[in-house]
Amino acid sequence: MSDLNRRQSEIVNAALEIIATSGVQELTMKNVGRRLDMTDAALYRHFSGKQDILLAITDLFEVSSTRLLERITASPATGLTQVKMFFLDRCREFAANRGLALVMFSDELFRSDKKVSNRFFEIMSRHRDLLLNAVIQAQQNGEINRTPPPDHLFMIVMGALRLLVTRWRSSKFSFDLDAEGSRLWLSLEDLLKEKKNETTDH
Amino acid sequence: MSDLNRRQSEIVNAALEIIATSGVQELTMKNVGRRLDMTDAALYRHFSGKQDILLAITDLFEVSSTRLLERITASPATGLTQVKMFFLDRCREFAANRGLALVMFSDELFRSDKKVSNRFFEIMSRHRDLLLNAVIQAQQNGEINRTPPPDHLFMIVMGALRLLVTRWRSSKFSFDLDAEGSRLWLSLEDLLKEKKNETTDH
DNA sequence: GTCTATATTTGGATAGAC
DNA sequence: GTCTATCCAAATATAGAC
Repeated sequence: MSDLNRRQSEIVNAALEIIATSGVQELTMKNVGRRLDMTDAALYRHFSGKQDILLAITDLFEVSSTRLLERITASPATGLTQVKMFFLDRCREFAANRGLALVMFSDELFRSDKKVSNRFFEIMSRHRDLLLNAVIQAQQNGEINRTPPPDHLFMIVMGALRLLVTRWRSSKFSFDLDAEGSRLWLSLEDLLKEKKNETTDH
Repeated sequence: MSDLNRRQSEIVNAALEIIATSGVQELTMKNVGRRLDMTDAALYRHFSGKQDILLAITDLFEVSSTRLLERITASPATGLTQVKMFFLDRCREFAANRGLALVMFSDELFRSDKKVSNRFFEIMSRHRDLLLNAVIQAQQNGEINRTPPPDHLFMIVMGALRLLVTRWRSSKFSFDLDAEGSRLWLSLEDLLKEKKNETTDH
């Protein structure tokens, strides 16, 4: 399922484009076919059905995710730098592949199919594990504020990333996600940093 | 459309429960009817159609939102306290009405219908305006960190709230959203606070 | 107000010609 | 590999009996 030929890739890309621009509701076999100037029936020569296309998308997402997570764990980076790598890399990846971005943040998409949704949540929980560990490490290093629980910091970082991506989509991809992501990260870093010699004069 | 009789309220509540627990995909006339032990056909005596039910939901959301925003602007609170009021109040409201929570954070739900989605975005932008102003005020007051752009702070606060709500749903509402929201707010407040006398010893 | 029956549309999928 | 034609299921919606 993981090795796609040329035509299969075209179909998957068409499906991703539809998800990105029109939403999951518009992902139908007829619409995918129309985007490639072919009939829906012809699609079944390349995929056994719609679920099969969704599984191929999940594969793409998994490959991209695994590659990133391995690059992070293999790098000498630790703690906050790992979180930063994750954040900026996702922005870069999403900017290059719009469909993938919306897939990662689509609650509805994979609810329909148990097989697909199980794999999807498995990938997401790998993300979560890595980031939570990185955050804990960063707190122990004293790189960032030690007060908040690690899962709160996780929610804050990922939540901001998600909202940025959502806004990017609803603006019809009108700004540079990579550049805006870098700016947002600077703000996050500024907030996360450990406060030194704090005074409470009011 | 805004004044619902008893039966209409039951129908809207059934619809909200379906959205909350099973997702938008499961919101069908048949499912709404089944939940109330009636046929789908009977629903048309109370609403002209599915879109009409969605509009009623939008109304509920609008009423709840307007009430909150007015309470905030009428209160003596300013800046950070306004943001806090918003954050905690939304958690309380969502805990009391699960369906509404998922409505507020459903990207897909209202994409289907132009009329509904326009009203929805209008409400959301009122939220955004109020919060952005409150954040700007808080920065001018020196209550919170002046460095990040206000819209970054907005994304961080709302993104965290959203992720909390999302997690609440996928846990099948297994924790106390109100209590967890209060804890999350403490973390946010801690991060947002202006850093005093900062040293850069490494 | 609710039911049964039905019309209509849409989306997923198959059969068979080319 | 792609097309046309067709089937099937599900969902919105209407008509008319009770």
